[in-house]
Amino acid sequence: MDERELLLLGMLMVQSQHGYQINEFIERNLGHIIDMKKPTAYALLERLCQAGYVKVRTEREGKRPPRKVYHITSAGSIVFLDLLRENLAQAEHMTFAGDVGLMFLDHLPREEVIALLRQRLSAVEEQLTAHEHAPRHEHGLGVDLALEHALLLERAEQQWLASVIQRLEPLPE
Amino acid sequence: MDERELLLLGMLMVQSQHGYQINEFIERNLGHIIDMKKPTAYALLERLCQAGYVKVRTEREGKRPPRKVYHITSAGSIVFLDLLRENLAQAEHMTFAGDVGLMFLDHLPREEVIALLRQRLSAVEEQLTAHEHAPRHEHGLGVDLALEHALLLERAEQQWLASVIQRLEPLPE
DNA sequence: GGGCGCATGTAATGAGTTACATGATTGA
DNA sequence: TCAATCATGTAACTCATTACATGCGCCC
Repeated sequence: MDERELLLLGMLMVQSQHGYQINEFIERNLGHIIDMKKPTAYALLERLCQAGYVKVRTEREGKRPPRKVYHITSAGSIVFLDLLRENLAQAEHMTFAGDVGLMFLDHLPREEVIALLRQRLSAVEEQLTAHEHAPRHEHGLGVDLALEHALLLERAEQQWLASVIQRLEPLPE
Repeated sequence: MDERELLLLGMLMVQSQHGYQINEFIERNLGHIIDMKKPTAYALLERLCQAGYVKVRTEREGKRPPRKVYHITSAGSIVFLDLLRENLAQAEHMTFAGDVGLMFLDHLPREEVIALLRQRLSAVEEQLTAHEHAPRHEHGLGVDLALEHALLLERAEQQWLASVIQRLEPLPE
């Protein structure tokens, strides 16, 4: 549920950082793990601050714009551990938007459905090769595990889609 | 993206229905495909109505409360087909909240992490057996395909989790 | 008489995104 | 001098959920 808070607190557990830094890291390295926009992160940091889970200190270095450096508090690290335990123990029940369309495939000609699903398959395979070529061992075990996770599920997705397409195709005589 | 609209329009393509009926069907049979609450469906039907994609007719049968029966319009069926094509062709890029925790597993003792992940594994296996025992061939090919989809991905999830746990365990001497 | 089923919603809340705003410095 | 990088946000909006509200009829 609260994976965004967990992520922010976790990053601050590793080291105190300012918002821009956090956003940079997420955007650059965590794109396939979580999709959180900058204003969301800034707002969340603000909220964590008001809740007393982090403290801010404003710093300016040279002539750069001033930064708000966030530090996790002891209350925050307790919350972090709770969220972490919850996150590790929980399995999310996945539902897929893409399954809805399958319910209505009778409303399009069979060949068109097949063509469209082949498009979907290509998209999955693109994701797959992108993740296969992603660099490893750069940002810790967790990031690598997540990458592996994505790969495995994408392969399952690929297989399933291929088998669906196959069954929709008319059998050769 | 718009799988809720697609679902509602699709159900109205099959036959005109009133809101309660639609909600019943979704709740009873589509729980693993989509998670849409009743007020959402009512509100969406209202919106589709104002957009001109469906028309309402109020009916009362016997002494029951009056029903608003929704019929899809020709504009609506065009939109339906567009949404359907889009839905079939598109692959969603999946991100998993559960991966965030893995980034921080160094912050808990290794045995605790393993215990928590075993909990997660149990939860996945419960979902799996629930879906294995779900009835088939009751609501059309699409629903069965979605069930199969869930099964395949849950098995992949199970394998991945098991392998993660295994790697975290200390090797036997 | 009490609870469930039928049938409709509203209102409040929350989470997150998009688009926009600002302003300084650095590098080509 | 023009664009990109650094660094912060705000405001408006959408989407969906939760909790609540209403009222009749049917069955036990």
